Amino acid sequence: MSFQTRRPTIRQVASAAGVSTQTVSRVMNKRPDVAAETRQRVLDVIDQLGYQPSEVARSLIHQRTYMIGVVTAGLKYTGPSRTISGITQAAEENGYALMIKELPRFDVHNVEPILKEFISRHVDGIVWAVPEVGENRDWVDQTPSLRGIPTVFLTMQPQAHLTVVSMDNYQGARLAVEHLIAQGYEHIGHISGPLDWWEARQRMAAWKDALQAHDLPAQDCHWVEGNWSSTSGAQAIQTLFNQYPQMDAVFAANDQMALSVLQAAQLRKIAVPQDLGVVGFDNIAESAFFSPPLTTIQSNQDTVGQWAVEELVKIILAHRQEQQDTFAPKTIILSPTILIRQSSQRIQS
Amino acid sequence: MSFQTRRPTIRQVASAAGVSTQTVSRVMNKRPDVAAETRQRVLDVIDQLGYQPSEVARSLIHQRTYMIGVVTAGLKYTGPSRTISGITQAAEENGYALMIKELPRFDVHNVEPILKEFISRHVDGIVWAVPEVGENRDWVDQTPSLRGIPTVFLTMQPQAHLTVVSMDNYQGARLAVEHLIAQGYEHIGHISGPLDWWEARQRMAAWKDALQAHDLPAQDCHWVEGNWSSTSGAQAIQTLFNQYPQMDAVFAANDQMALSVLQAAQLRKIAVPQDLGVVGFDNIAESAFFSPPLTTIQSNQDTVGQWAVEELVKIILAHRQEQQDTFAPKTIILSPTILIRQSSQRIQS
DNA sequence: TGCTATTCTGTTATCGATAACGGGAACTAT
DNA sequence: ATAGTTCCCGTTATCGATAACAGAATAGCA
Repeated sequence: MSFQTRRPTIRQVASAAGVSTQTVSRVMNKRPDVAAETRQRVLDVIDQLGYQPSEVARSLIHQRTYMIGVVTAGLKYTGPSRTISGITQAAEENGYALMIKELPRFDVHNVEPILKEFISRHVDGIVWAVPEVGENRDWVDQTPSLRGIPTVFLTMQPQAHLTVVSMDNYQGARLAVEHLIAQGYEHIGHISGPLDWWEARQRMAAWKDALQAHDLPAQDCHWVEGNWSSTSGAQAIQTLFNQYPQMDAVFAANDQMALSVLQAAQLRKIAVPQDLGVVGFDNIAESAFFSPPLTTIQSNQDTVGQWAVEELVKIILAHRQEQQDTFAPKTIILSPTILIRQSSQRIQS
Repeated sequence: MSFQTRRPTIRQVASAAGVSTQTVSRVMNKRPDVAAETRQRVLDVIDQLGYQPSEVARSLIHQRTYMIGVVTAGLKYTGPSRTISGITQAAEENGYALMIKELPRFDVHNVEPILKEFISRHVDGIVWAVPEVGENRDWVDQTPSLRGIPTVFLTMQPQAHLTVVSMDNYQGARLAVEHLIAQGYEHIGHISGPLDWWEARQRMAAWKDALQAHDLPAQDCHWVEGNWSSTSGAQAIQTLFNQYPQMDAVFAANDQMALSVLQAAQLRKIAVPQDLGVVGFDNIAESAFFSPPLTTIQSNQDTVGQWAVEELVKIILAHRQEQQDTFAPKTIILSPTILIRQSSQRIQS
């Protein structure tokens, strides 16, 4: 393995088989206009030399790379990595390779370098898998750099002129709170995610709306803003206990923060679910093993990634056939489901 | 944005600026042999047209892509995604793009298609980030397909002729068990990972060795095999409680399984850490918020990814300069550290 | 037999960029 | 005044593959 010959090219195959490069090309592309005997001879040489056509050269002449550019952030968190997992699956199934860029933070404004790289690498399409945080979507309307490369955005406020795929955060949160209400809880506090996140705002809005729809209190002292981490959840629940003493349930905007609620309850000897109902969001793998097991919202991040790629591939194909019209931007919203576990089940059903 | 002109090529820039393509190329590559005036004229046109050289074409002529192929598996788990995160960072810093493939399972034998894709895409190097499981490394010695592409393997039994980067699983597990012993626990059970995993075997071996070094019991009925999941951990701890009644501590091979131990202890009203010490492995983000907070081993998976890329880049450079000799295969082992939290602290220090 | 179809294969140009070389103009040296 | 430099820029070939065209060989038919 230490001594390597350069990989064989179509030319070497051609001369070894005593044919032109064009004939080898025809064989590789399984075209019918090659005599059976010639084809076999070429195939033998290909096999013997281990010839592998260069996708780089093909990309150049075909003006397409079968490569999708993916932008993500926070891969060390469960959500983004599950999304990427869905993306890799769908890309594989559709015959596309992936080029992945991870932003150092969620809230990055200057995306020019990344777009330029994608453009110069000639990706066929882009999946923008960074959730909407703060102003990190402003570039979309200011940057013409995309040069018409098909793009799908994940997890953001739908916009008519963009293709967006997202999970229904509002609906999920609504399910969570309605469930608590159905269980007879009447003083339901909320630990939100950071409110510069679109998802956090959606979940929070659903909490407020659900309570108001049932004439239950939803005032400013009934919720606290966290930052998704268990640490922030621990602080938040302290604050909530203090400023909302009647509270008998908590809807936390993710499972990590819900975990802190469970821990705090245990320290204060508050019985869950009898004296405090708890619901989380995301269904991280561990949440079924919390004490007690956590009721949560299953958000299927991987499915979001899959749909994004499926849709992107359709757009790419339509784009190649100049059928942009038939593929107008579209918003795809996936519905989450609720997983009812012990932490919220006060009523035996 | 709906109407797009094809991206400008060097030829268009050249004719717009009234020079040859070669001159444009010289400007792009900041070569000195261009008159200041000409250079400026070309730069203006480049700016105006938004010209962006095609990396595809460059790759073809330079015979290098500045692209690293990464193979991973189980991205939805914390470990692999943290590794990828480290890889993306280091690749970015070194000016390399990443092409990522995710295997559908950990134990995949037939890697030919993936290698072929990498070869045809002409990646400059490969990071094999799939942990060693079962026979999933056998192909290495049987497949000549790599054609001398620089490759770094992560998380596997070191082999003299391969470059391997790994965390020291044995050392980490040893730290865990020695810590329990220092805390005065004397009947330390073990929930291992699946033993077709190299990492699981390493951690288990360290458990056994540590106990034996201190003349403590380490028999077959003192450990149970899990499969990393909390579910398997729950079953395992049941079995252990039954077959090892004197057990006063558990070393679980990862945090997810340790979580189940905490849960089981709570259900049985066994006090942690007084009556049962618990140590996990991996330091997942949630483990600091378990009840009680979990002592665990910090394994720095992202650092493993970073080192892999750093090393790979060096190999690639040496390879280009025909200096293979100076860059013999090397094994890099990173040391984990122990994070002592409440679940194992019987002695107040 | 001669002429058109059909089948198969080779030649040339091309994708977008760059290396290698060539050559003109201005300038210096002998 | 002629040769040698230096500076600047253009021409040609090339990377590896394929599309478009062309042409040779065989077959088919009157």
